[in-house]
Amino acid sequence: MTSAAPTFVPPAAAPLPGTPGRLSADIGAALEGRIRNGDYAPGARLPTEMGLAEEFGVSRAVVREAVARLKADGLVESRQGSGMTVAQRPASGSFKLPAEARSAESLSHIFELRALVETGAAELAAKRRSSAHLATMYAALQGMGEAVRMGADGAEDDDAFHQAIAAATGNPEIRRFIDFLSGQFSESRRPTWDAQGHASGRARAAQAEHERIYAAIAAGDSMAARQAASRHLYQAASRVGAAPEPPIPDTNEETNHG
Amino acid sequence: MTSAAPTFVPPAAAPLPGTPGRLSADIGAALEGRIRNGDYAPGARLPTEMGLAEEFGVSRAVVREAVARLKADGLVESRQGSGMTVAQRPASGSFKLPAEARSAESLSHIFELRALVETGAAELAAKRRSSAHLATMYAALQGMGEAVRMGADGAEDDDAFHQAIAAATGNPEIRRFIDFLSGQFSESRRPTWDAQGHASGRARAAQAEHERIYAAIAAGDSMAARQAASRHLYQAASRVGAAPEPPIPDTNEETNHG
DNA sequence: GTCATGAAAGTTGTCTGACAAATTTTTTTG
DNA sequence: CAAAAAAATTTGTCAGACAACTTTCATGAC
Repeated sequence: MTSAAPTFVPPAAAPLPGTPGRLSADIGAALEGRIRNGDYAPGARLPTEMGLAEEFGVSRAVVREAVARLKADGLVESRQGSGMTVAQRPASGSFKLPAEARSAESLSHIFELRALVETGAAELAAKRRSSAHLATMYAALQGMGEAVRMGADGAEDDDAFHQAIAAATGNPEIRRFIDFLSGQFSESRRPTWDAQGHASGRARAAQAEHERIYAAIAAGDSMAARQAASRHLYQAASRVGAAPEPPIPDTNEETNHG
Repeated sequence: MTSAAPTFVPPAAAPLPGTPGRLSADIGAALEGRIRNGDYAPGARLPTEMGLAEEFGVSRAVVREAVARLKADGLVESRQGSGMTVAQRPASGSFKLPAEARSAESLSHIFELRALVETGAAELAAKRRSSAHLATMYAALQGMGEAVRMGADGAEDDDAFHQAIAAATGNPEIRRFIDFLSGQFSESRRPTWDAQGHASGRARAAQAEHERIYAAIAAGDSMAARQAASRHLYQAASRVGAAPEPPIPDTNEETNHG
């Protein structure tokens, strides 16, 4: 193997054309592709670092850096002395949303997932809310009301309100996931609002929806809380231009519950 | 600074006692702690790689490897020539569930999140299911029925059934998230079932619940699908010993919707 | 022939030094 | 004072080496 007689240099792996922006990133993507494609089966041994370095035509440091990302993502494990192996359950460690190429369709999908979780959270919050949670929600509600009167958007209190609902579920995983999802929108929502000028009738409408959610949770009416949250979130989606197909899921419709 | 006259070697950072298992992992954890603690504010510049290497008493390669993980996690960004900066929005890139120390309480929280998403998915699936999705669900249903008759658990078809529902939402993000969540249980659920001996009455009960979900989705009755899915998931939670507080959310209760 | 023992090879983890590429800062020049 | 050029920084990559650990294989004892 070490007989690196450069006779003809087999084009095993092209030098990765395109943007040579980040060498280790490219190689990491290539390896991830092989793993997800099944080229490297779960539990199987990967080639050695030196082997990969030779194959890709880079130094061992680059390979190590690329593999470091895969290890962080839980796709690859390594033990000193032994080798590197593909994790038994690849891509199970963390959930990621498409960071780039956020098409309007993709955005609406993410928003729908958020609506799904937050409506359920509102239902749970109505069942389990404590007085402390209610106080936090009420404070955020008043903050938003004041912001509307002063012409601001009150985005900060809006976040606080939704986070208080999430916390009122008593389920830290639900709370963390809602935090995670709402964080995905903080770049796209604010500019839209600001571009619309200062808080207009939209903000007042949103405020009315917030008050309806709060009233339902305070009253312990879980179904009303779900309905109010659903209406609010789908309207928020349309405000940001990411409305899914059904504007409002008609929870009230007179279907036969047979 | 470069006057490294080793007069007394300030104990700026202890040599990281305890398990010296993975040097880069320890340093990565230390840096992550500083970022999450606010020592390094979002948007601020980190010390240079050489500076960190000197501070921790390791080589630059180790620092680079530690930082590589932070970059993969989206906590740190770096540009060649400039420096490394703390990401504006740390810890927003991926959602993780507690991998270790899965207490029964934590497990029930995760299960509740899953129930929340899957009930919503069932509702959406009832509204949007295509004939192809229904066929996939039906095949999985029949596979599970056969498994029950043969005394197996049919866990594979069970996964397929739930994944078909997730796919029928037409929302790839919802499908991916359900896949992610169900993957978190594949280690804990199977042993429990197997430990109970071969498929017993529990399997038959689960099968009846599956059939009810399928019927509701096929009929396009979104509320019935939600209810059936909710019942199934909370029963599944109790089967695995992770039942949240309310056994079944009484969607039917005669609350005052006024 | 089988099993324990130990040497040897292979592999990841870390160190050191160096250069390339890109950015930032400083200096020079008009 | 402004613009251009040079110098200093800093990350990205390369190369070689050694340490720590694991696996494999050869050796020898029974």
